[in-house]
Amino acid sequence: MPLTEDVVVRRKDNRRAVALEERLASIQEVAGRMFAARGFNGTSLRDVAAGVGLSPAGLLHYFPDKVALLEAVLDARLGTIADEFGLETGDGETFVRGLVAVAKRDEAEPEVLRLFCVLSAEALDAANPAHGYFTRWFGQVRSHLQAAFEDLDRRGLYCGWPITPAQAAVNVSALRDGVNLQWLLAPDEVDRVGTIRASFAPYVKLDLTGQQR
Amino acid sequence: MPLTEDVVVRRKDNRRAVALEERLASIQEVAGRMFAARGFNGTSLRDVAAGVGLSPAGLLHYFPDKVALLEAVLDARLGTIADEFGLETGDGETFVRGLVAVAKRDEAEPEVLRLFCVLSAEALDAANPAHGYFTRWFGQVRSHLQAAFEDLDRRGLYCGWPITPAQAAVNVSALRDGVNLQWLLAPDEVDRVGTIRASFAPYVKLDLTGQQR
DNA sequence: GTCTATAGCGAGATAGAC
DNA sequence: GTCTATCTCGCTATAGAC
Repeated sequence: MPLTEDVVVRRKDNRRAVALEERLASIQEVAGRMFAARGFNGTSLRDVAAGVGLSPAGLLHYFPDKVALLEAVLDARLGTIADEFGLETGDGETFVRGLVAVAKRDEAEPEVLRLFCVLSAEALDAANPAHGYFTRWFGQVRSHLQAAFEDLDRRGLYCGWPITPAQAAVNVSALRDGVNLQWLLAPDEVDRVGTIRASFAPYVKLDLTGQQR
Repeated sequence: MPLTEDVVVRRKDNRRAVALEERLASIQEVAGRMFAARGFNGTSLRDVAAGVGLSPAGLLHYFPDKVALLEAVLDARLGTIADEFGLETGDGETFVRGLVAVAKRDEAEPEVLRLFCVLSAEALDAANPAHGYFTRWFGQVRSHLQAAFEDLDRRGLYCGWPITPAQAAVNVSALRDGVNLQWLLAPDEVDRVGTIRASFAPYVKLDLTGQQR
C-alpha cells in the first residue's frame, strides 16, 4: 500500500522539520543574547556554539557563516515585534498603544533592547553587514509613526500643530532610542516607560495611562 | 657659566616636551577617527599605528596598552567639549545656548558624534573599559541639564510644569542621543539641529533661533 | 548531523637590537 | 624613540572521519 508508506514518510519528514526549526530557534535565541551582551564583533562563533552545546563546526552546519546567523537573529527578533502588536494595521490609535505596550513588555527582557542598541551602533559603519538593515528599520519606524499621527489627525486626535506629524515621528522615535541607551546604563535613574509614554502627550489626544494587554 | 647651560638644557627639554605632546595629540586624533568608524573592539593597534606612521611596537611606546589609548581619546574629545562652551558656569541660559551651539558645530564633523554613539553602545557591556566612563558621562549630562532648568525656573524662564526639571533633563538628553543615531544613519531624512533646538521649546522661555558664536 | 583536526589569519603584547 | 622579530592567543572557516 503506497499510501501508508507515503504518510509514514511524510510524518517522519515533519518530525525532522520540526526538530530542525526548534534547533534553529534555540541557536538564534542564544546568539541574540550574546550579540546583545557583547555586540556582533565581540561575539565569537565558539561562544555561541558552546552556549548551544555544539562545536563551532557543528554550529556552522545550521548557518553557513556568522553573517547569516546575524541576519537570522535580526529577522527573528525585529520581525516578530512588528506584527506582534498589530503595528501594521494602519490604525493610528492601535499603533500608538502598541508602541507603549511593547515598551512596557521590553522592560522585562532588557536583552532585546541591548541587542538593538549595540547592533544599531555597530551598524553605523557602512561596512557592517547590518548597516542596510538598520537604515531601513529606522526609516520604517519613522514613516509608520508619521502615518499613525496623520491617521489620528484625520480623526481629530492629533494636537501637535504646528509640529508636523513627520517631525513628531522623529521626536518620538529618537527619544525612544535615546532613553533606551540611558536606561540600560543607569536603570535606577531613568524612568524609561514613563518617559516613552509621556513622549506622546504633546501630540496625541489619547489616554495612555491605562493597561493594555 | 652654569646659568647658560641650564637655559640651553631647559630649552631642549621644552622642545622635546612639545614634540611629545604633538605626537600624543596626533595619535589620539587618528585613533579617535578609527574608533568612531569601527568601534573600539573593531579597531586594531596595527590600524592606528599604520595611520600614524608607526609600527605597532612603536605605538605602544606612547601608550602602554590599548585601553590607555581609549581613555586618552575619551578624555581629549569629551573633556574638551565640556569646558569649551562654558558648560560649567552654572548659568542656565548659557548652558542651554551652549548645548545648541555644540550641536550645530558637531554637524561639521560627524566623526565625533559617531565616536560617541559607537563607544557608548559598546560600553553598555559592563566588561567594557569605558563602561564607567559613559555611565558617569550620561549622569553628568542629565544633572547639569537639570541644574540649568532649575536655574531658569528660579528666574521665571522655565515653562515646563508639570514636567519637572529632572524629567525635562531626561527628555532633552535622550532625544539628543537618539536623533544623533538616526541622523548618522540617514542624514538626509532627519533635521538634527532643528530637532535638538526644538526639544527645548516646551521647557524654556528662550529664543534659540538666533546665531550664537 | 556532529565531531576532531587543522589551516590560515590577525590580534595584543614583549624582547631586544639599533 | 623606533624598529624587527616573535610569542601566544583567539578567531572564522574548511576537510574529512564517524
